[in-house]
Amino acid sequence: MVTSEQVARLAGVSRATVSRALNGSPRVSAEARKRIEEAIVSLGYEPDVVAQSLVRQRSRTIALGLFYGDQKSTVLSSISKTQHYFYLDLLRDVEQEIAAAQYDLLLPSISYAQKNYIRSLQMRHVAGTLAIAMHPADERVRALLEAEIPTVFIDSLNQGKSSTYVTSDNQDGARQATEHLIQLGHRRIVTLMSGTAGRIGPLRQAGYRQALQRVGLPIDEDLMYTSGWNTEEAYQATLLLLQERRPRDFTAIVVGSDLMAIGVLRALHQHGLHVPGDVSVVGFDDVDLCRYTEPPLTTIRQDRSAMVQGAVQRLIRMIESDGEYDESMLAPIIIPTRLITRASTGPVPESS
Amino acid sequence: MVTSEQVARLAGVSRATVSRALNGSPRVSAEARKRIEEAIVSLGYEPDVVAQSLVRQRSRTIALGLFYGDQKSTVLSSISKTQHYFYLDLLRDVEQEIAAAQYDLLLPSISYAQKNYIRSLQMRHVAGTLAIAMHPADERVRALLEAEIPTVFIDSLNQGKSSTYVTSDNQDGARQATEHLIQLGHRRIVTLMSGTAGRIGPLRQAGYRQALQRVGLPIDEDLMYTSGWNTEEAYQATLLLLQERRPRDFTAIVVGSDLMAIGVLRALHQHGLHVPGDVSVVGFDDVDLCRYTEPPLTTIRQDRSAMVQGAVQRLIRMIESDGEYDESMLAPIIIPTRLITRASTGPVPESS
DNA sequence: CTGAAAGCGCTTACAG
DNA sequence: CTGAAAGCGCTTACAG
Repeated sequence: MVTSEQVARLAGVSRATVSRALNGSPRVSAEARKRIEEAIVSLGYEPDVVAQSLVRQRSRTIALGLFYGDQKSTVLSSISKTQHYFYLDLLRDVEQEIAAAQYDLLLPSISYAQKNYIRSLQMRHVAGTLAIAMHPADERVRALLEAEIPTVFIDSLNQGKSSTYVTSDNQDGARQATEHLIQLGHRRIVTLMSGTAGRIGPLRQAGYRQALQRVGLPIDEDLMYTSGWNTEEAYQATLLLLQERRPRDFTAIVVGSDLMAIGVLRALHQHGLHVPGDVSVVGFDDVDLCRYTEPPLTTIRQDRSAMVQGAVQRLIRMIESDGEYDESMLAPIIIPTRLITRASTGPVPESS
Repeated sequence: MVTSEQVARLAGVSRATVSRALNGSPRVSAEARKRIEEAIVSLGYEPDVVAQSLVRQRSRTIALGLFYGDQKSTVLSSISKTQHYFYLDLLRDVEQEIAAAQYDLLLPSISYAQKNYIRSLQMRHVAGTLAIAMHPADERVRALLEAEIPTVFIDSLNQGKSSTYVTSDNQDGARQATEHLIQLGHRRIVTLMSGTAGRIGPLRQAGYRQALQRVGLPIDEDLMYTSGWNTEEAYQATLLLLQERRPRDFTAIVVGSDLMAIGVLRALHQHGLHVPGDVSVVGFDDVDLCRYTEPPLTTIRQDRSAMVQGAVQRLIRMIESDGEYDESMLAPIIIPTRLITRASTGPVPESS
């Protein structure tokens, strides 16, 4: 293996100088710098990042945390179930951004060992953590909120002494979805989303309420259904809804996520209901699958790129500020959402 | 930070002894071991893995490589496009298995820097690499095949001096799909898959041929269509197919992947064709989405867990054998596939 | 601007 | 069975 020692020898300087040149210190003469660079190229030298991490007491590695409630689950295991394709799309951006910033992304094997979670991260000398907490009260989330490790939560509203979050404007998104339906003439609008997990559901419910209130429509709590954030549960919940209510009693559904909407479409379809002829459906997220559902899904787009860019850039600022955070650095980042109109929404049925 | 020094002091031994106890050396007295263990617990000590990596010249980290052809793409960016949900499901298992073996999973930020790819991995002291090569001739794949880093390729047929692969029995899968259709009475069966990329497509085409030959059916090369491995291209290819041929000229399609099949279903649907009334469709992979397509998709299940378990266990054996491979260690692992019958296949239409 | 020296936290022959 | 010492490949005050 080529070490800095060999580079130093070839360039006729000490290892200290090589190190300085490598790290862009101004205290290196032009000639020395030049010789060192040549030596690096001719030897194909690349610094040993492990040694660097040890001496700097910090690696260029960002850990990914994904807390799904199930304490034993690893990061991706929480994510690649059908219901979480949205997060997957998000992870793609995460990796991209982190790579662009020259950090490695680490999926530590200790996600489940909550007790020593923080310590394990420390022993790996991770520079920071990017966390997605789908479950509100995971012990690891708590630990992270109190730890010194710079952390940005994506899509879950957690703030701590070294942590903050980025999220979509969930309330406004649901407001747009609902207003869109109101403009199409709908008055009896069902909403289907999780009423609890992670405070996201309630925010979206609030947006729904807000839209109705704005136009003076009554809020019928009975139209607010709940289910888990996945295709299957949404499917089941819709079957239930269809047992309880006859068509025309409602003409549209605002759904908590696109993948849930797929379950909704399936249930409607099974009952011989047409979308949007009988019932209009709006999703949330704008997963790329939306274009291939039958019919293609009107939805609220979350600007994933903006979320992730915001998260990663903030995280890196936090890391590089060495724990000296000013106010602005711990302020949450809220990303606007917008309506994408496709074929699953239409005018309210005539007869109603 | 708690170091081994402090543990040693508290236990009244030297750091060397602590290290031995930690690493399960037999050359530690029972009493010493006991005192050390107590000290570890009471101090909450955990070894510094970075320091360990440096001195051992090897970390407990496995790098993930995903080579998509596009040289600049990072690991997940290649994977989370719609067409690769299958790989995502696979990654879930990868992380799980690797975590179970107490290794961390690393997505290095250098995937695009092909030149120094190997060197970068070495400088990170990765123990091994798990690679998914969707593109046949990526430079990094070549480099990996010649490097000393233990590597297992998943789903791409590469063998090198320190590398081997695991894959499904692709040919047999396509054979099962085709035979299933033949048993339902189909005679004019279209196949739609990539004829080139990664040798997987051709293997599946071979399975298709094999099934026809077994029952003495003629092979009509004109029925063998090709497209990229994604929903959109499969959709387009099917539109083309429907321009060229009238229904009844073919009554079934064996598709290269489930996500492609979604595009196929959409195109058929758009032309007013019923599945399976007019055309039967079989996918490949058994992504969990299959249950929610309209109609639910008959497909060939790849046993992802078995693939990943095979890959990870082999990789770890390779790592722990320290470069001393016997024959069996570099032998490819082939995993059986099987037909999952759902609603997208049925008897050949009466009138044909 | 530069080098010698100390040190990051561990492991591992070596000697006892 | 145990400890003193060297060493993994870097960085960084310190002194010049």
